[in-house]
Amino acid sequence: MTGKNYHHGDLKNALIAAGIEILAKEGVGALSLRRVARAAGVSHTAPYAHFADKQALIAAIATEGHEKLYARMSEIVQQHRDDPARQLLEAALAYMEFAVNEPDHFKITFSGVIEKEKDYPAFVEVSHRSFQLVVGIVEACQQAGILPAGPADLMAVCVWGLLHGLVSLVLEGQVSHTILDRFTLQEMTVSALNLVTRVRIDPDRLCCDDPAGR
Amino acid sequence: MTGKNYHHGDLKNALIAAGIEILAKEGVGALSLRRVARAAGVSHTAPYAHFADKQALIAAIATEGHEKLYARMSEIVQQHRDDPARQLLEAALAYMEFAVNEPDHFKITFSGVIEKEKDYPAFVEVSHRSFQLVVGIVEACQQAGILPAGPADLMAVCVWGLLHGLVSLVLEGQVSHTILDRFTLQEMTVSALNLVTRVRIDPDRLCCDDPAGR
DNA sequence: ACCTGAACACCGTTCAAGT
DNA sequence: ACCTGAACACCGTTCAAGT
Repeated sequence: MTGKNYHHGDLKNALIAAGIEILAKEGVGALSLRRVARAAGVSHTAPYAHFADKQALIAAIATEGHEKLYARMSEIVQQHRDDPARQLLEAALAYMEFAVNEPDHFKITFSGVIEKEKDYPAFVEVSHRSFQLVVGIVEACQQAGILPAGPADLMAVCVWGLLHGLVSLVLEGQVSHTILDRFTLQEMTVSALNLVTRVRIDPDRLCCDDPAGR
Repeated sequence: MTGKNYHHGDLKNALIAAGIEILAKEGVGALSLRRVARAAGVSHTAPYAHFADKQALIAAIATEGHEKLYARMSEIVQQHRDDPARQLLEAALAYMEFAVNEPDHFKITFSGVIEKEKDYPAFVEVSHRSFQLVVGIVEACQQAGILPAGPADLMAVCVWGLLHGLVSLVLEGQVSHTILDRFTLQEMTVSALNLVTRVRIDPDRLCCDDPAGR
């Protein structure tokens, strides 16, 4: 019915999907407006009917990435209703999985929308929503004595930063192979969370750390 | 004497310097081989006499960034010979300062050299040297009971990741202004290190954390 | 509203040629 | 060895025009 043209208002989403696919198949270096238009079967100026410029398409792709992560994380919070340590671990692993499975989409999601001049309200909205979810997990962990007391939002930024930096260094090839060969990303994640929490997190079992232990 | 041409073997360094200056003044988006050549006063093909391609120039700029950071950090280690907590804090702040003062050079340094095919031995060498310095600080902190026991290299990656992620999120505009207005980057850094260490780090004074404290 | 084609100023890279 | 100029295939973006 629709054939090869998009006179139905779905070109916008088709362009976003094409962009994400290009990121997956050819990487961030291959993401151009012209390339995306070609993949969607329209002329190279057609995207300008739906996006002000390349930045705007990138913002839409980044928004999609944030949305995906939010969906996954809120699912996790639901599943482990009164087990904040497990929420923290699972959410962390979900973050890492996104990064490892779709590295270029992940990169664009967290470092593609900077140009301070422009606002992308949809992006800012999901981004805030996601962050509040993390703040909620942190607060629950604080109440359970798993994380130390203190401003929950500041602590959430630190925990998020910890995971973000860890996986970014791995994706960017900054972590040497003598380390990558000995430890999986999951082991690094658990180790990082163990640095931060007062409870030794173990994927299967959670046991209290000796409070006087050295 | 030298005039406007570089028949003296210093065009290579002139190009690197020009690139760093462009990063500082116009940002990573303005860094092109042609632009760098123009800034150095040579034709747009001259750089190919010294760099195989754009990636190679970026690698050289990244190497320069790593070198700078290494110099600063080893200075810090010298200055605080038997105060590992202070070494950790000062090195962390030096990392953050580099990121904040030269954000685009920082970004290129840690995310510009990925293409797996090619090797940039000079980059790998400084990168390793820098990392070993951090491992040394971590080991000293472990012996002083400031960081928990465990593989020092793994822990170094986690601490490095913590700082890297924190400052990256801030640089990329991912941390909301409701947080940035209340906390400085230095406060976030100290807070992050406090999450990780067993000693409360204070820029001026260092006092032991109550080992039984909750 | 939604899309096209020509046009412009920019890229990275190659190549034959000049000193 | 070191540099130049023309050339090619790609960009992002604009604009007049078509339905």
